[in-house]
Amino acid sequence: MAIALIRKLEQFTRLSAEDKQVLTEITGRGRVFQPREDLVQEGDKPSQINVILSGWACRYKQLEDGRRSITGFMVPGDLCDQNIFILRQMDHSLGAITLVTVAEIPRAAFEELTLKHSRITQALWWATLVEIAIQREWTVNLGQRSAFERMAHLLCELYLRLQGVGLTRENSCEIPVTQAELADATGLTAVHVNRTLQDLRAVGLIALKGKTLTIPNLEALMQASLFNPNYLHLDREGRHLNANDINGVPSTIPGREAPL
Amino acid sequence: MAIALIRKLEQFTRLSAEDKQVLTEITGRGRVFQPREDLVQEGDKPSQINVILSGWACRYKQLEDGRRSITGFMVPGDLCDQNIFILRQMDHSLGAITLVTVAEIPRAAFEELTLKHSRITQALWWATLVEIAIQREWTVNLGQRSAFERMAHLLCELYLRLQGVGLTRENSCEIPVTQAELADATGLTAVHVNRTLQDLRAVGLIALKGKTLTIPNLEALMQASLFNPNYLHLDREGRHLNANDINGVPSTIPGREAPL
DNA sequence: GATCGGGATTAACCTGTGTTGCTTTCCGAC
DNA sequence: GTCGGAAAGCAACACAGGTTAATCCCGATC
Repeated sequence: MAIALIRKLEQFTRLSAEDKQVLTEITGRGRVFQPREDLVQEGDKPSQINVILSGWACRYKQLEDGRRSITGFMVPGDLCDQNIFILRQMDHSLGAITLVTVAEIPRAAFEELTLKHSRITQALWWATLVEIAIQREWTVNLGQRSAFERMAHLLCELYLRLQGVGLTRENSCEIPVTQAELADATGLTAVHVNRTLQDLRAVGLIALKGKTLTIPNLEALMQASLFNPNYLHLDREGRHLNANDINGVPSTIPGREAPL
Repeated sequence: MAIALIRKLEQFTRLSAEDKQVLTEITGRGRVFQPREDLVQEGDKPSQINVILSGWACRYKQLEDGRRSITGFMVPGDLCDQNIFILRQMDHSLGAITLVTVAEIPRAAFEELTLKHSRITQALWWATLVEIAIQREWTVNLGQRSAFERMAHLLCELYLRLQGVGLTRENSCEIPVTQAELADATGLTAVHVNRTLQDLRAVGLIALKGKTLTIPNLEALMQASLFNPNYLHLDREGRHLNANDINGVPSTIPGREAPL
């Protein structure tokens, strides 16, 4: 069950067999949430670290007048802020999008983990920094890109993140998200999300039937959205030594130069 | 010179005299940057932690076609991501807005600091979590709020952040930022920023002459922008015991309940 | 295989914000 | 004080994206 988490962290560094064992033990079997159920609600006192083992969730904030903003998607392997329990209360909610399995790691167990396993601690730091970088990129996305670029950019990001945890095959992946949810995440209306997806299909940048997204030419989609993958920080040291056997991620992701 | 940093961290926790001494020593005299000069550029290898001692800076990203997005403002006391040196290269730039004094803390010194001073480490974690929260709120701001609400919200945030480090007096503070920079930060055009500021003035929510912002009724400005201060996490434990002598921050910031 | 309901799609119309281009004000340098 | 450049302010017009509302589609349920 911890496979996605391990794959994710191994994008940053090689983990030892022991590290993997520890991660597997600490995530356990996981707790299940139904679609639309909240894992955590704004105002709650944070008491544990949540790790997505399977399914999709999102972070969201609701304004007083009902408007909702999805500030991020969480896919398998993602974990919510380490050390979040320093804060008195959550300033946003986490909601299940699909059926979701979540490992709930209690504060004490988490602190022991980081104390004893420096390699994992480093990797978790990397994950935290990448998450901040993603949040920044979303800010850019909403502030500067047109609807067309914005949707394309989001789809690029999701594809690469899923690829990182082994959830793509060929040029396809599953995006189990409604257009209304895409709207809340992109700051567009559901109607305009629909129009925009049609446009992306019309020019052949994506194929999307049901929840299956196919990207015939990732390079082209990246160009169309001014996508620069550097913010995902996938440039693991030593990656070139064994690019082909890691997570199925080819060593040729555009924009990633060969490590020094 | 470290006064802003100390004030900032003391919003979260009480620091000992020794803690303060250490912070003062580690930040030193600081290096000066001219307006528009970059402290760090996208692509650089991060090698140190930067702390703003005086003046304003911003994080920004530039798209290939020239569009620029300011993803955050940095005011005195703010520090860039701890542990950023885990990453191979910066995915964004830091630019000086005014004349800026910056403490550049080398990796080794920083690691020693966090190793030896757990109270400071906790406080730095708090600062990091708040920064993530601010970035999320900016996502909400750009995605959901109208130009009017957006500007109002940004001004609320900046006012409260400045208040936290003692840079407000009465109902006023300095916002040494051009309308073009506000545009890059809010995802609006400079022309529309101007219109929006006029609107805010017209309804009496703000007064703004030169770089001096006055907020006659903060409560009203917050309401107009659907501002919920919870994401700034100013609810320090024990704050009520001595609210009046800390940083000049009244204990009555709207939305902050009395500590348990 | 009829019904139901959530999501996707479409159309017609509207408005908030962008664009262009100009004028005015401010402020530091000389 | 005046000169020059940057920032602020302003007006007219254009369009990306919002709004409303109706219809279509399809899988789940009985």
